[in-house]
Formats: sequence, structure tokens, C-alpha cells
Amino acid sequence: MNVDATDHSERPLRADARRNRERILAAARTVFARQGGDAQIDDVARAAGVGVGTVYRHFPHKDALIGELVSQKFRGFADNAERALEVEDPWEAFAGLLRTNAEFCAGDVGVQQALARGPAAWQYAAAELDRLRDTTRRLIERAQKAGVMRADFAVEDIPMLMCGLSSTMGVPGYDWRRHLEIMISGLRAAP
Amino acid sequence: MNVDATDHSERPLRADARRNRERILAAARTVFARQGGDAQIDDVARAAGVGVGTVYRHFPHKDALIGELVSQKFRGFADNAERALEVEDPWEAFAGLLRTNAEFCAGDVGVQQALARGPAAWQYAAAELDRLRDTTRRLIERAQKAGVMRADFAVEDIPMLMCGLSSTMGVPGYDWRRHLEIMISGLRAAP
DNA sequence: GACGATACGGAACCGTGGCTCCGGTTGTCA
DNA sequence: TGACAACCGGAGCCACGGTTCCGTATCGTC
Repeated sequence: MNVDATDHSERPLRADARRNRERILAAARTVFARQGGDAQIDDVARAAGVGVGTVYRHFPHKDALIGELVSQKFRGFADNAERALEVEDPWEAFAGLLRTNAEFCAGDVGVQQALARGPAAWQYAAAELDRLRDTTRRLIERAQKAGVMRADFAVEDIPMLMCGLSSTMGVPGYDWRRHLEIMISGLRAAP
Repeated sequence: MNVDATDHSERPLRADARRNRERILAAARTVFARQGGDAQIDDVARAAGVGVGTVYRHFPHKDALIGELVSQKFRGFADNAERALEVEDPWEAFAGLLRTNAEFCAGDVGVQQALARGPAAWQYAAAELDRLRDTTRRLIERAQKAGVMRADFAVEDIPMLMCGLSSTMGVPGYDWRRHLEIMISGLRAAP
């Protein structure tokens, strides 16, 4: 399966094509954020002021479109993680990252839901995911070495944790931040 | 919408009908457990050795079938909660219930996923849900009064917590029990 | 054992939504 | 400015899956 919809090997996109591509992505963000992962391509196209055909010209199928959004999102996560490495306090660096990324998630629950639905979209973000994982691992090791985090916690737990969290973000009127704080408290080293 | 598919007001089901109803439910449990919420009615029918028409005779639509499964599941949750009230130690009573019900969930992730998907199925379990909520509230108050649970935790957090947890149960090879223990630690009263 | 009520089976219907196709338009380069 | 390649739009195609319909089989009662 072609994982990269952008196809950098070709000559640069024509001006109108690039413009439309951006419009489509922006529209997709909005539409998925509002309607969740089962929003229709037609809706995205309409919101972008573009025909369905144009959407499919840029993204061979729905997953590719969602994949691109997911990828962008993970790029953000990974960037945040790298910034967190510069925070002095090992615990604050880690907990802060969780909070920041959670907040970053909450912006568009739609993408999160879409992501939770099918694993197909994940592969598009593989590279960013690796970067995020590596950085986070370092944050965790640092905190554990400092003795402020429970020793049995591992990077693999993060996706689960965020997955759980994000599934609660969709519930209207629920304060997911409390849920997050509960989990964060659970991560502190037992005395 | 008709919430009760069993329709107790009518005369008892004919012997073959009752038999088929049970078969369908059993098959549905298996099929949904294996394939998740988007398993098809046709699959359920085939697994039950029955025609689709028969499934629809007993359950007016897919949601009603899922609803019945969900309802049964919640009856189990609520029963467990009532048993937990008899445990002496307030903390163990509560934490134990979480563990028990989580384990009970893990049995058929399919139903959990189906449940997480659409809110339509929830209404079928409304009565059991109320019973579960009331009992759990008492467990929480007891633990908080004893000073062993953080004071800002509320019954409303439980569904979120379980929702998050169940969304990780579907991931093959992941130890969701660790996730649960992390959350449980997060609930203990801060010293 | 006969008869009416009840239940069964599964082919077919139909709405939905992803995706394609092609005639028309627009950007780019000489 | 002309010509061609790249791109656009959206009607329509098609597969999928929930639901219906009705001729046939089975149950329970007299």
C-alpha cells in the first residue's frame, strides 16, 4: 500500500493543486473534529469548496486523508516531547508532556476517534510515532532513575493511557482532565 | 423506541422460539467477542444455525440485539457491586470491584467495543446501569469517609475509567491489568 | 390427527458511502 | 498568446450490510 500520499519524488504541485490540498486538509480537520471518524468524504469536499474527485486526486482513499491528519498530529506530539527534554525537573518534564499532549489532543477529538477506530491510519504516522516513542522513553528513564516514577511503568503504557483518555474526551460535559490527573498520580513512585 | 425486546406482556414463547432466542444470544456473544461491534447480523444468524429473519423476529434491529447483551453484562456488573458491599475493608471492597468487573469485561471485549461505539445500545441497560451506579456510589462514599480514597473522585469517573480501560483490552499482547493498577493507585487518598 | 397460530428461512430490497470516470477548466512554459 | 499537461467537478457506479417479506415448516391444543 502506498503510505505516502504526498509523493515528494515528483515535481512540485501546481499552484492551484497546492492550494486545494491545503484547503482539503483544513476542511478535513474541521469536519472530523465535529463529526468524528465516520464523517463522509463528501462533507469534507463540500467544506473545502471542492469536488470529491479533487479530494481523491490528493488522497487515494479515505484512510490516506485521515492518515495525513494523524501524521501531522503526531509530529506535534513528538515536537512537544523533544521540548519536554529541556525541562529540568524529571517529573515535571514527563507529567507536563502528558498534560500538553492531552490538551493538544482535546483540540480535535475527531481525529482521535478516527485514530482509535481503525489501525489502518496509524501506519501513516509510523515515523513520527517512532520519534515520539524514543523521546518519551528517555523522559521515562530519567524520571525512574530519579526515583520519582513507579519502576514498572513503560513506554508501551503511554498509547494505552492516551487511548483511554481520548475515548473519554468525546463525552460531552465530562472533565477528562480529572481522569488525566488520576492517572498521573498513579504514575508517581510509591513511597 | 421500544427498549424491551423481550416483551413480557405476551404469552410465553413457543418452545422452538425460546430455544432459538437463546441460541441467537449465545452466538451473538461469540461473534461480537471475536469480530467486535461491526460483526454482521448474517454472521450471528449463521453461527446460531438460524436464518436472518429469525434474528429479526426476536430483535427488531441490531441495536436491540447488542442492547440485550449489554444489559446482561451490566446485570453482572451490578450484581458484583452488590456483593462488594459486603466486603469489610472499604478500600478493598472498591478496588476489588474494579478488578472483578474489569476481569468480567475482558471476557468479551467485543461487547465492550460495541458499547463504546454507539450510545444507542446503552439505553437498553439503563435500569441495570442505575443499580450499578447507586451501589458504586455507596462504595465510594464509604471509602472516602474512611479517608482511603481521594476526595475528588466521583461515580461519574467510573464509566470513563472503564471506558478507557476497555479500549486497551482490545490491543493484543498488551497487559491491561497494569493499566488498571496504575489507575487504582491514582485513586488512593494522597497522604 | 387435524387445524390455527406461531415461528422459520433466506432471497431480495434499499439506503449509504467510498470511489471512479471523463468532459471541461486552468496554470505554466515557450 | 498558444498549446499542452495537470487539475477540477460531480454525476453515477458498485459493494456492503441492515431490514423486510412471504411461502413453508413446526408447535400446541382440541
